[in-house]
Amino acid sequence: MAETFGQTLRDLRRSKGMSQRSLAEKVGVDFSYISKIENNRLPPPAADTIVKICEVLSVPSEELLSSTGKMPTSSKEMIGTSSAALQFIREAEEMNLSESEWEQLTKKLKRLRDD
Amino acid sequence: MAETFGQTLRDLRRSKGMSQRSLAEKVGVDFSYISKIENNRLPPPAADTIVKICEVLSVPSEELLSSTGKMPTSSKEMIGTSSAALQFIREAEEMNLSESEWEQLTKKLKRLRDD
DNA sequence: CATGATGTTGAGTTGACACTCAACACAAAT
DNA sequence: ATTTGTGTTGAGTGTCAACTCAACATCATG
Repeated sequence: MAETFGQTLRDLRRSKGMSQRSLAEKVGVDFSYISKIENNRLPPPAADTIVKICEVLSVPSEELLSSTGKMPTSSKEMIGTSSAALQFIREAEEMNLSESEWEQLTKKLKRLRDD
Repeated sequence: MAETFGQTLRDLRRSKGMSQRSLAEKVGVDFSYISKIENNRLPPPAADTIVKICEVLSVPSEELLSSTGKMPTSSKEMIGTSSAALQFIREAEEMNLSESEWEQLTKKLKRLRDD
C-alpha cells in the first residue's frame, strides 16, 4: 500500500525538523494549508507548489509529484511547445513504458550529445 | 510569421469543406465558439478539445497543439504518474533539446524493444 | 421577399482549483 | 496563569479556463 501524499509530506517535514509554520512560510502558503494537506483534508497542492516544498525540504520532487499525477508548469511548457516532443510523448504513451525503460531512455538522453 | 491558431484552424476546416456548425457539432462545442477561436477572439481551446478537432478534421494534432503550449490530459497523466518519466523530462528540460534531437530520441524509443 | 445556411458578437455561466482567514485546542516553558 | 509554539478545523474566497446562449448580420436560393 502506497503511503498517502499527506503522510509522505509529514514524514519528510519532520525528518528535517521543521514545523508546519516554518515550512509554510518558506514555501509561501498558509500554515493551515500544510496541516490540511498532511491530514489529507485537501487534495495535493499545485505541481509548482510541490516543487517549492521539495526545494525547501531539499529533496527531489519526482517522488511527491508522481504520487499526484501532476507536472510542473515548466515541463508542460517545454513539451507543449515542441511538436517533436509531443510526438515523442505520444509514441511513449502508446508503448506504455515501464519505469526501467524510462531509465534506459534517460541514459540514452544523457549520451545524446556524446558525438 | 507563424500563422495564428485561429487562421490555421480556419484553413484546416475550409480545406475539409466543413462549416463551423458541423465541425462544432462533431466536436461537441457551440458553433459560436469555433467562430471566436478562428477570429482569435478567445484563446485556443483546451488541449483535449484541440485533439478532438484534429480527429474530426483527420489531421495529426501535434502542430495545432504545439502552437498553444498545451498537452493532452492523457499525456500529462502518463508522465505525471511516473517518477522515472518525470526525471527524464527534467533532464530533457535542462538540455534544451532541439526538434531534431527529439526526433532522434523518438527513433531510439521505437528501437527500444528490438533486442 | 422569405427561407435557410452560414458566420459574428456581447454578455454571462459553470465548475474546478488552490488556496486563505479566523478561531480554537493543546502542551511546554516562564 | 499566561505566553509561546505547535497543529487542527470550518467556512469561505479569488481566479481563471473553457466554454454557452441569445441575438444579429450576411448571403445565396427558391
